[in-house]
Amino acid sequence: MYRGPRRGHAWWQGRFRGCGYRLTLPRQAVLDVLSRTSKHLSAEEIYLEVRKINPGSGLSTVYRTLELLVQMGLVFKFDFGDGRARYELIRNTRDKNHHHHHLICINCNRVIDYSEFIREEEELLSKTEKELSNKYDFKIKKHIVQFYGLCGECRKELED
Amino acid sequence: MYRGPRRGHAWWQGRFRGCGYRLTLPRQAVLDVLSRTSKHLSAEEIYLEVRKINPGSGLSTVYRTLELLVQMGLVFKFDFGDGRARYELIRNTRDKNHHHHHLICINCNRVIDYSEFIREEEELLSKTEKELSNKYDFKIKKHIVQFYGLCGECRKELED
DNA sequence: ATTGAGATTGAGAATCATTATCAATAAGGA
DNA sequence: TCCTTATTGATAATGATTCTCAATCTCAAT
Ligand SMILES: [Mn+2]
Ligand SMILES: [Mn+2]
Ligand SMILES: [Zn+2]
Ligand SMILES: [Zn+2]
Repeated sequence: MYRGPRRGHAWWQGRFRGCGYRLTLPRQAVLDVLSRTSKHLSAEEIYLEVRKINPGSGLSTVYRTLELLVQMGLVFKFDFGDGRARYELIRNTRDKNHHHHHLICINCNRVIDYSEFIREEEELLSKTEKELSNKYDFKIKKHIVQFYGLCGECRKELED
Repeated sequence: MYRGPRRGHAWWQGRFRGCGYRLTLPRQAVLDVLSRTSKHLSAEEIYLEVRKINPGSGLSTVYRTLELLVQMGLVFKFDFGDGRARYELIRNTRDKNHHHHHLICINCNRVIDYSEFIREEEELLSKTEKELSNKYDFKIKKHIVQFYGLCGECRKELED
């Protein structure tokens, strides 16, 4: 999966330069953390990991960097309803599982990625989008589909 | 549409009594406000309207009442991504347009209800839910589908 | 190498929606 | 009426995120 930071850094370097931004150490640290995990970390969680790489980094900069990365289209920002934003690196399009949605456990906040059945889902959504755009004169830019429920472990734990 | 507060009050009275709760003036005020609008008000907005009916009501009680109503299944709580929760009375199931989803303008925060194309949407969702539940041992309780984009007015306003 | 304009940073303060606290009040059954 | 409990409003507290600002860093032009 993960093939070390070099390749990533070169890639990111280019993206940053291209936008006139600098790929600084605090920014690299955020990208490294995100690239090494498949979890959906909060800013605070990212900050804690970042400090292991670059102890000087501040929380503000982590927030600023995440905002920048989202704006650059490198990172997705999600709201899973637990009061804090969560972030996920957008991996290469070639990557299977690239495009996915989420199952969110309302008990333990676990998040499960899934990419099955997405094709039909997207198909219907884009059809719906088209019809709605038309009928309500509304230009749809993005959609959110999320399933909330109980994961296996929590179900076991909760059924007495 | 709206046939005065009497009918509603009687109905709510029953629901409250049944749960061992009291239908007090501050609570009635919240219900009245919600029943008179088709907008998706925030707690603060509801509070401002409530004070016109019952000037003594406090913001805390509005929050508490809304929480109670959501928990009783009388009100939906939504997060449209603008940093504040929004609330909507769940109207009678007989009511057309009862079950609907939302288009949210990312510029002016306008919210458009729609109930067209919901049938197919729900059909696919429930099929997906079944397959996902199965594959990931995940019991889905609810789903969120939201479209974000630009409403007609904002598009006009923004295209220079 | 030096310099200067502008980008970036970290620490801490500020914001702002929501919750928690708590003493006062209201409800309503015995 | 009396007593137990639910409910309330004012206020403080919380917690994630954003803002402020002086210090530091980059890097292209000298
Ligand atoms: Mn994911
Ligand atoms: Mn609605
Ligand atoms: Zn769980
Ligand atoms: Zn708009």
